[in-house]
Amino acid sequence: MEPIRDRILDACEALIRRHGPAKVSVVDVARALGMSHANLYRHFPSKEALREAVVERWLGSVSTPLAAVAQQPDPAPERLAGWVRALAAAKEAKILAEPELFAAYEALAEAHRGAVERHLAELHGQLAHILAEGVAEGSFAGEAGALARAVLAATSAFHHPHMVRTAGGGPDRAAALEAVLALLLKGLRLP
Amino acid sequence: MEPIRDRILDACEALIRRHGPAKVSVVDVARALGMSHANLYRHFPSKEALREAVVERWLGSVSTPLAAVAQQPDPAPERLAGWVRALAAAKEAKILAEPELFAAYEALAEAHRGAVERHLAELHGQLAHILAEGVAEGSFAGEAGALARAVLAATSAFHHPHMVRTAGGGPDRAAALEAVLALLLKGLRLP
DNA sequence: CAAGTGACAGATTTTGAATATTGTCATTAG
DNA sequence: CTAATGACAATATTCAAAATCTGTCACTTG
Repeated sequence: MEPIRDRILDACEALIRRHGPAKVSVVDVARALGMSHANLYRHFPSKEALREAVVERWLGSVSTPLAAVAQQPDPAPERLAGWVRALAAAKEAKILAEPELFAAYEALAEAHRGAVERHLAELHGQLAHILAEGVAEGSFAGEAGALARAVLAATSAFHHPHMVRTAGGGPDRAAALEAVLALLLKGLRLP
Repeated sequence: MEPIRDRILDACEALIRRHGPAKVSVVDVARALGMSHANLYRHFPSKEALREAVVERWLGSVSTPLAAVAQQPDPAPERLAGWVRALAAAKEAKILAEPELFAAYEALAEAHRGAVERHLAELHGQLAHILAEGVAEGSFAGEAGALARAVLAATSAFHHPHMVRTAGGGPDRAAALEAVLALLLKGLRLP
């Protein structure tokens, strides 16, 4: 039997999937689990905390698979390109497949920056790891942490939730990402 | 006497400034001008068309001054950096001056993708002009149009309304723009 | 005592009838 | 013929009353 906390998150996520984030009340989640809503407050201090936990788990499903990409044995330049492509593809797929959950994430991101900041810090860490190895092996020039921030900023059009959602997919978009990646990879090489 | 079309736009913009875009009706605009609302429909086919015209004029106040920067006699690399800095500074200045008006325009712009597309096309044209001269004088390598799209995408964190508004200014932000610009300028040089 | 509950107060959301708005048109005024 | 208008139908928005929701607590249950 799954821990109660995870079963609550599962039920909440399923309801958000089906009815959209605005229509899901704590009472609904409790009813789906056959318990009183008061009991839910034994496991989460508030509705906001519950929703944030759902979002955090969902963000983890983006950043966790990326960690494997960041550890691959390729040379740093190819690894960096692969990592950015994987990040952009993951966000795009999530948004197209689960617009309701994504709306919940965006709404929470406005109110509570916490989950998002942790997610961004995780992404920055992975990217800095690739860049540090690139600097060590002589492919890149600069300070890995600063370069990671610059690469994240320069590719935000392809992974920032709001940008991905309003842009909508398409082949032009993939081509644009390749063009930006080509510029960045040339810019990262030693002078 | 200003043309009637401009006086209507002025009145509409003033009301949006004072009350926000959601609270401005066609009747309000007509009353501010001392005419019947029916007469407004002689000059604009719909309320949406009127609001789009307001947005378009506002976007023009960003892109028109930039045209001068794009024509300066500097070498292409410095001109490109100056142009991007000017674009980012213009957006940031507008948000600092009147954050709630900026939010109003962002909401309107989301609803009127057409006006935004034209604005982006104008910016793309200016940037492609700089890049084409850079290619001609041997500073840059590639096709100007494609490079312009890549540079716009890679700097969108610093000029896209939503990114500028949610990020909030600060010295870190200026440093981040410089880091991205440095990467891009190195990437644009001949291989 | 660990897990859970019903009842409750205060805040929020829904609902539907009253009001306002959009867009059209026949008509007026010059 | 042009600029403008009042009256109007259809749609959208407000607002207050009713319903629902969030979060707490004293209390049961095993």
